[in-house]
Parts: sequence; C-alpha cells; structure tokens
Amino acid sequence: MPRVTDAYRESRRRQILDASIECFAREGFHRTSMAQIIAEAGVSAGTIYLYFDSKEEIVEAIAEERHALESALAATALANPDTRQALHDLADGYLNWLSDPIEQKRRRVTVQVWAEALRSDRVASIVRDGVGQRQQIIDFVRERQQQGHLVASLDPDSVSRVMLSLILGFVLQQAWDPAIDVNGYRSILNEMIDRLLLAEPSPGKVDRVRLPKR
Amino acid sequence: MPRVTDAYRESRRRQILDASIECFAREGFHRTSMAQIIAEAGVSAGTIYLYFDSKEEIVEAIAEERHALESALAATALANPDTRQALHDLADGYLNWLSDPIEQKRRRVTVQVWAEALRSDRVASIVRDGVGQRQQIIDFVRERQQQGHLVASLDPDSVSRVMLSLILGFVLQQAWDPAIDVNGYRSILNEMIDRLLLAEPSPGKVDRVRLPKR
Amino acid sequence: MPRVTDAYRESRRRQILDASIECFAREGFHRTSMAQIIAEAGVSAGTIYLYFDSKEEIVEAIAEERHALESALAATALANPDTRQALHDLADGYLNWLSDPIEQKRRRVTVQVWAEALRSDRVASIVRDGVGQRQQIIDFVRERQQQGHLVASLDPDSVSRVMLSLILGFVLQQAWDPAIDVNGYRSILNEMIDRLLLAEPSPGKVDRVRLPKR
Amino acid sequence: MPRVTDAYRESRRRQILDASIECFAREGFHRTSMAQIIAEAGVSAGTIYLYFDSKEEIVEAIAEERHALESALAATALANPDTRQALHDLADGYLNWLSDPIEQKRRRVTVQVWAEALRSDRVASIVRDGVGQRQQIIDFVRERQQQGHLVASLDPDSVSRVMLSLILGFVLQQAWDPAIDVNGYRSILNEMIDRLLLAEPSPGKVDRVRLPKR
DNA sequence: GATGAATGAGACTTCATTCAT
DNA sequence: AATGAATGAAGTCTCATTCAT
Repeated sequence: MPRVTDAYRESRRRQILDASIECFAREGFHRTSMAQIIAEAGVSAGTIYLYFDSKEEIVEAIAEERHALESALAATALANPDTRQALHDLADGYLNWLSDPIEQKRRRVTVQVWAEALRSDRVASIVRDGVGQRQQIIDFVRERQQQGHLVASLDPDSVSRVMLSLILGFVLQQAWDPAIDVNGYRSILNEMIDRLLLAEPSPGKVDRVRLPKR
Repeated sequence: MPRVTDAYRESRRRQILDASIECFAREGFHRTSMAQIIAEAGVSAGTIYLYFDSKEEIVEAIAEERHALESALAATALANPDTRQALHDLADGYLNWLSDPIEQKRRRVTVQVWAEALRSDRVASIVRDGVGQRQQIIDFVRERQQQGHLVASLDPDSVSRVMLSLILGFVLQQAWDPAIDVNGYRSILNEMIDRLLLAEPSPGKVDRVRLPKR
Repeated sequence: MPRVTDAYRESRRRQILDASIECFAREGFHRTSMAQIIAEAGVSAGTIYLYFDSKEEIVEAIAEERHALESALAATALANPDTRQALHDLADGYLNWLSDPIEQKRRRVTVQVWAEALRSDRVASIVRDGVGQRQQIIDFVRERQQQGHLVASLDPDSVSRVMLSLILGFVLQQAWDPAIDVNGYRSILNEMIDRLLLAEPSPGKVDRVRLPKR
Repeated sequence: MPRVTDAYRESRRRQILDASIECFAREGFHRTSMAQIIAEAGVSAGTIYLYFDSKEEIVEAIAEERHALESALAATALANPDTRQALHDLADGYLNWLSDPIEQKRRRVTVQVWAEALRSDRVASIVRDGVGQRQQIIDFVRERQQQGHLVASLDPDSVSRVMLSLILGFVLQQAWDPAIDVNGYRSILNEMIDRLLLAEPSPGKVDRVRLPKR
C-alpha cells in the first residue's frame, strides 16, 4: 500500500496512540506490553515500529500531545484582557476539561508521565517545560501586575508554582478518586483568585476583598 | 530467641528497604531489577524473599512507610490548639521536610507510588487513604470552624483537597526541578492560610488580616 | 521491446549488486539488512525482488561474479606458453589485482563467501569449483610437466592446493591487515616458483627432483 | 545450587561452548539461534547468560580458545633447537591436528571467525594477533637466520605471511572439501622448507642464497 | 515495471522467583 | 537463616518478503 496520504498516516498514528493510551491508562506503561498495544490497535508489530521507534517514543509522543493541548488551553484562557475572567477561565477550563470521562482516562496516563519524567530525560524536558505552561502564567502575572490588575507584591514565579500545584494536585486526586467534588474545588479556587491575586480594582471597590456572602 | 533477633530482622529489613529506595529513586520501580536491589543492599536474592514476598510488596512497604511518616507529621502540626499556628506548621513542616536532600530522594519514590496507585489496588488504598492525611485535615477544619477559628462557609472536604494539592503539587514540581524556590512558595501558602481560611478572630484582632507588607 | 530494455535491466541489476557489495563489505551479509541495501542502491524493496528472488540469491550472484573474474584472470595468465612467465603472471596478476583498493573492498565480501560456503550448498558449489580455478592449475601443471617445464615428481593436485593456499591466505591476511607487504610476499612466491616448481631448463639436471637427503 | 566449584563452572562453560561450536559448525553463527544452542547444550536460556553476556561473546570466547591452542602448538614446535625439525613439526603438527574429524568440525567455526573478524573489532584483534602466531614465526625466523640455519636473505615478515597462508589456505580448502589429500600437501610443504628456507648446513652453502635471477 | 506499507514469525535478552545446598 | 545458580516465560524489536496500488 505504497504512497500513502498524510491524512492516512496521521490516522494510523492516531490509532496506535489511542490504543496505547487505552492500555497505559488501564495497566501503566511498564505493565503494558507491546503485544497488548498491538492487539488493542489491531495492527501488526511491525507496523507500530513504522510509526514509532520504540515503546519509549510512544510515551514521549503522548506526553508531548498532552502538553500541547494544555498549552493551548492556558493560552486561550490567559489571552482574555479581563484579568479576573482570564484566571477564572483558566481554572474552569481545566476543571471542565477534567470532567470529561474520556479525558479522565487520558489523565491517568499523564500521572504516569509525571513519574516517568524522573527517569527519562526526554520526558523530563517535556514535563518540566510543558506540563504547567508555567512560563505563560509567569508572563501573564507579570504583565497584569504592571497593569495593576494583580497584586503587585506577589512573586510571579511562586504564583505560577502555586497555580500549577492546584492543577496538578487536582489531577492526581481525581485520578485516585474520580468522585472528587469538582464544584467545591472550583469555588475555593475562584475565591483564591479573587481574594488573593486580584488587586483592588479602584478605590471604593472593596467588596471583592470583603468576601460579602460569608 | 530474645529481642536481639527481632532487632536483627528489623535492621535487615531496613537495609533492603533503603537499598530499594535508593534504586527506585534512581531508576524507577520498573526499571529497577531485583538484581540491582540485591547489589545495592549487599544481600542475596534468597534473603530478600525471606523479608518480602515479592518486589511488589517492597513497593507497598515503602508506600506505607511514607504514609505513616506523613500522617505523623500532619497529626503533630494539627494538634496545635492555635489554629493559625497549626496550619502554618503544617505547611512549614512539609516544606522543611522536603528541603532535606535525603528526603528529596525519597520523594522521587513517592511520585512513582502515586502513579503506581493507578495500577495496583493495594498501593491505591495506601495512597488514597494515606497520602494526604486528608481525613485529619477534614476533621481539623470542621472542628476549628465550629470553634470559629476558620471561615465557616468553606467546605471542609474541598479545603482538604486544596491543601493536599498544594503539597502534592510542590512535591511534584520539586522532584522535577530541585531548584524550586521554597520560600516564595511558602509565603504564598501562608498568605492563603491567613487571608482565605482564618476567620476574622474578633473585633480587635485585625493585624492578621491586614497583611502588612503588601 | 528492444535491446534498450535489456541494457536497462542489466544496469539496474548492477546497481543492486554494487550496493550489496558495498554493504556486505562494510557489515557482512548477515548484519546487512535488505533495508540497507535498498537505501544504498536507491531502489525500492519491491524492485530488488524483481531482480533477485532473495537476499541469498544476491550473495550467490556476487560469488559467481567473483569466480568468473578470477577464472578469467587465471586462464589468461596460464595460457602463456612460457611456463615460468605464466606462473609469475598468475602470482603477479593476483597480487596486483588485490592491490586495487576497490578490489580490496570486494575481497572482504569474498572472505565472507568462503565462510558462507560452509552453510549453503549453492555457495559451496560455486566456491569449491570456483574460487581456485583449481582445475585450470591442475591441467596446467600436468601439461607443463609433460612438456618437461615443471618438475615431474610433483603431484599436480597438491601443487594446485598449495598455489591456491598462497592466494587464499594472502587475501585473508590482506583483508585483516591491508598494510601487508605485497612485494615481500611476491618475491617469496616467485622464488618458490623458480626453485621448487620449474624443472632445470637444461638437459640432464635431475637433482631438483631428487631432493637430496638433507 | 549456590557456591559452586570452579571445576563445575568450567564444565558448564565447556558444555555451552561445545554446544555452540556444534551449532556454529553446522549452521554458522548467524543462522544459529540462541534457542538452538540452548537445546544443544541442554541448559536454560537464562543459564547461558550466566556464563556469557551475549551471543557475540560466545563467538569471541571460541575465537580466543582456538587462538590459544594454535599458539601453543606453534610454540611447542618452534621451540625445537633443530631448525629443520622445528619447521617440519610445525607443518606436521597443523596437518595432523587438522586430520582429526572433531577438530575439522571446529575448524569450520574458525573459518567463520575469519569472516567475522571483518565485522567485529573484538574478533579482529583476536584473529589478527592470534590466528597465525605470526610473531612467533617471525621471531623464530630471525633467530635461526642469525644462527645460520635459515637462508638469511629472506624477509622474516614475508616468510611468516607465506607460512601462515599455507596453513590458512589448507584449513579453508579442507573445510570445503574434507577429502583433500593431506599427505600430498604435506610433502610439498616439507620440500619447501628444505629447499627454500633452510640454509646449506655444510661449508659451501652459497648457491642457495644466490638465487640466480633465472 | 515500480513502490513502500504492511506483515508476523522469530531473534536476543532479561528478570522475578525458587530451592538444593 | 542464607545463598546464588538456575529457570523459562515474556519482553522488545527486526527483517525478509509480499502485494495492492
């Protein structure tokens, strides 16, 4: 079947990647044998190696894909000129995304990627730079601080760390216990944004700090 | 046979466990072979199986040990009747603990345990119940809310989730990048505690809310 | 379809053969994959199989080609009516031929063919009959003995064996160490021819046959 | 079966080596699978890897062993103070050795080692230095030339090359055709030694050196 | 004729665990 | 209790060859 279209190749790659994610989510990388992926994908052993050089590379491809998706999600949310909305969208975006059952399955693979990052330099570089889109957040914080929308005294780097933790920690806990209460988590997140990060908008607009409904 | 034998057994077990942690931190569970543990521990293959039934069981033993230590740490901090101090101690306790290089190495194993929890029911039950000492936090929050020390409107379960995330997320990020700025992270954590969780003490105790240096 | 097609086919075949020799000389038959030949030849997998039925058959084709060349070389040299010159030409012919760097590369394949002959009946028959042009030498020796030009007491078969050894051995040693001293080797060869094989040109000189009782 | 004697280990190693030689002689290295060696040796897959790190290493071990044996054979023969006897013993030693059917089987492996030397640096160094004990011959020739026992005009290096060729070539030809006439070959060899290499023992030994330019 | 993606048997090697000593 | 040689199933990956296009 020579001379294959790019679309065909891409769909074949997808097929292998999806099968791998399925297996990895179920059994973990290391407990998943190539034979299982082969069976799940419905392709031959040889074919997989036409698309990926090794099992390791499949893991890396998945890690990169996750990273790209998350980066895009963060970029979209943070582009909003309304600082408060941007941050809420970021939180909501993640939490909603994570509510999708299919996505939850994929998330189980992400958690394994995190552990794998401690072992593989390749994965480490993807995770370190990638998982958090931390630089995006740092830039966002710095910029909005200059515009007076975010509390200026906060260290942008540390803020990004904390925000990342809140996302990573949620992903972990949800992976362990899918019944986790998303809405409860969300409301604390939003409150944190409003009460800790947002600068007093203008003199006289104190209510956001006062947390009225308490 | 008197105590001596028990002590001996215990030291032997320790030796195997330490060697395993060393190897796991370096290479990950699955990339670590029993042969490596054997070499690191300086014992024979047969001997290991006198102390553990399987490689899996070593992982579980390590997971349990980590959990016990963390539980104790949380219990100690949260026992403090001064609510604010209790929470700051909890945060500080973790962050200081994690500053210890030896502990950091062990933490690398913890991250892998988290991933392993998705695969093994045994590990899952240890992690789920254990990692966070979540119940301790929930109970603490509920109790201190009743005493009027913590903001009553917050859902204890969600608070515990958020606090856990902040710890888990830090551990992860530090594992990926040991150069992470601990103090910056700590100060945001403490501010969160003060500004978000603590109830207005009573008229006259304003200084805690004012956060002077902003 | 006229000649053109045959010429084309032949050039295509050559291309594959040359690529194979290149690869085989570098890596050996068994370490060379069809994929490498394909890359080196710049043709597709399918195309190769239009010219050769199997990888094995490529080896056989190369073996046959080498044999034909050597046979021709021997035939040319041995056709010389001057017996002494014929033998010197045979030695010189081989040694000069082997001095060519391109030929040395091809020789590396020959050495592998020799080993392969122990495995494959097809290759064995090519090598056995071929490598030495032994029959040519035997016939030559017998004929020139009858003409009184070569020492009559020598067994033609054994002479052919020895001569072959001197060629095979040189090829081997040169393959292992291209810096081998060709001229030194050549002069001993020529001396052997003169002193051992050639009959005393003049009448009545029997002593060389008698091999004094030393 | 812990704590095993050296003799036991050695016999186990022998068993694997012998089985490998058997298989390699029959099918060649590359056509011989580990499974075949395992079956022939009657040990498990794992056991083989307790004694050798790889299939490659088995080949190297065999190559080294052959080399050691040949070295010893050459050393023994060449130690004889009677120069003529030494050389005849060297030739006879090899030829007799090669007459042994078991040894002939092993020789088939040697031929493959020669080809393998073109591919593997490890094997190459064993073969280059080893196969011929060339240095031994060179030293022998030089020494006996100084003692006036060998024709002084011959280049020791080239002599060693020629002698090696006569051995290598015989091995090759015998591997291809076990029916080769050993005695015929031997007598030409001995004649060469007597007529070409040995210096005239008695006074008046000029003519052999003069080698008229016929 | 030419292509090259697909195949799948089979290659080498590893490794957790056992058990005779 | 301790040892460590032995096991053999299972793992990842390769590769000669085919055949639909």
